[in-house]
Amino acid sequence: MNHRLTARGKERRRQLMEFAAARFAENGYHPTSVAEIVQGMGVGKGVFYWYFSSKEELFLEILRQAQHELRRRQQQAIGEEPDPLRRIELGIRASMSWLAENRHLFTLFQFAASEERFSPSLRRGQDVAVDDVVRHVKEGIVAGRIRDTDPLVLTHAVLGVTNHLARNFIFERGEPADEVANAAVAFCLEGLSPG
Amino acid sequence: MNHRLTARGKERRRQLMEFAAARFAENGYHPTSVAEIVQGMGVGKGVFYWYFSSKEELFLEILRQAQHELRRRQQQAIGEEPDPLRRIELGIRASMSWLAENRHLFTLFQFAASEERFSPSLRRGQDVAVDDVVRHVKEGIVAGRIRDTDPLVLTHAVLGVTNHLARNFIFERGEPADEVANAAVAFCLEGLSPG
DNA sequence: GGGGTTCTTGACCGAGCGGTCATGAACCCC
DNA sequence: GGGGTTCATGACCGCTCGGTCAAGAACCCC
Repeated sequence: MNHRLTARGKERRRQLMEFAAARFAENGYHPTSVAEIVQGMGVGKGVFYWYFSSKEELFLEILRQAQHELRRRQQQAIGEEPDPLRRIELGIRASMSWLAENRHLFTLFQFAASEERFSPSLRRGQDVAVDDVVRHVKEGIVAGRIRDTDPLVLTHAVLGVTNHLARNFIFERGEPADEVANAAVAFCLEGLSPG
Repeated sequence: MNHRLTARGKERRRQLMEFAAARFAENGYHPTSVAEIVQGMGVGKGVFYWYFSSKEELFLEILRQAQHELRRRQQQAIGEEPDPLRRIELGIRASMSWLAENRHLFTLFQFAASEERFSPSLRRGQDVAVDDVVRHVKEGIVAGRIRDTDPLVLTHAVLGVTNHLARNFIFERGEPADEVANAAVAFCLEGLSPG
């Protein structure tokens, strides 16, 4: 748990997290036992408790890291873009492509949101990403390019569209991420209204 | 399980479902044991297995009924309204107020979506509601009142906005359902764009 | 009030869980 | 090659879980 890890150790830990995340997403967190994880990795049980102090801690770690990666990807995509509306668009596109590549982690987000044990941790991470978007929205409002309403509301609306479309069209229908991203961007900009 | 139930029996069954739904939402489905449910109701374990053949069946039944209620509420709100855009709006408002009164059931929807055992059943119910909205959207497109894009995409975008705003503003911030509904409707109509 | 049906009890079961630990292998630096 | 650290084993523990069942209470209709 609180050990100094060698390069070998860190790699082992990473593999455990990756494998466990896949099992959790496929089978559910509770139905997936520690025994199942270590058997799947072909190691003894002690290995698990060498790297993690509990099953719960492992899950929280997976969550934390996934949120971190997603945010990095967003920031990387946005770069130095000056236009706030375009920043929002780039964020949506980055999220879509990350979600397409990591659908199993999205499932874990969903599970975490449904269990009080994990939802606070999820919230904390998501608030960071929300703040990013809120900043762009505020800028857009000041520039008169975005409707003058509560920026937090607009931000969550954008997130809602992005996540829901990702789930229904990328995950369940296997549509390409960039097409779904196009649709999400269009909806966020204009809603249902024609031109 | 497959018994003829008297009025008394049906009431008992209803109470069990209600109590279990509350516990599932608060504690999670897996962490809530059958023993905990029957103790909370002050009855013996046999009662549970008289009314339900398994914990899983109970959960599916709760899910089914919740989806049924939500849909009924939507259809009731829409009534005979002729304007398709207005029908969509009324649907959003009805969903918001139902969600505000049944946030625990929304939590169960979320959990169900995260576990493969339950998500098919959830999907089936949601597809019905989706079809309703798709019909309104198509009408709106024909009338030239809605952007001419894949109606299914537009529908899911509307659902995404509604659910996400409900969760973040009604559940987590306790804002009044009708105000959140206003925001959702506005976003769905115009998106981010000003006027 | 007899007899069939509906409902209730709670001790009990086998299985599986998360987590521990004594023991030792592998590795690394001197 | 000795000695400290890191990593690995898997039998084992206490416990709780979902589910069963023999027994009987409550209810209902004739």
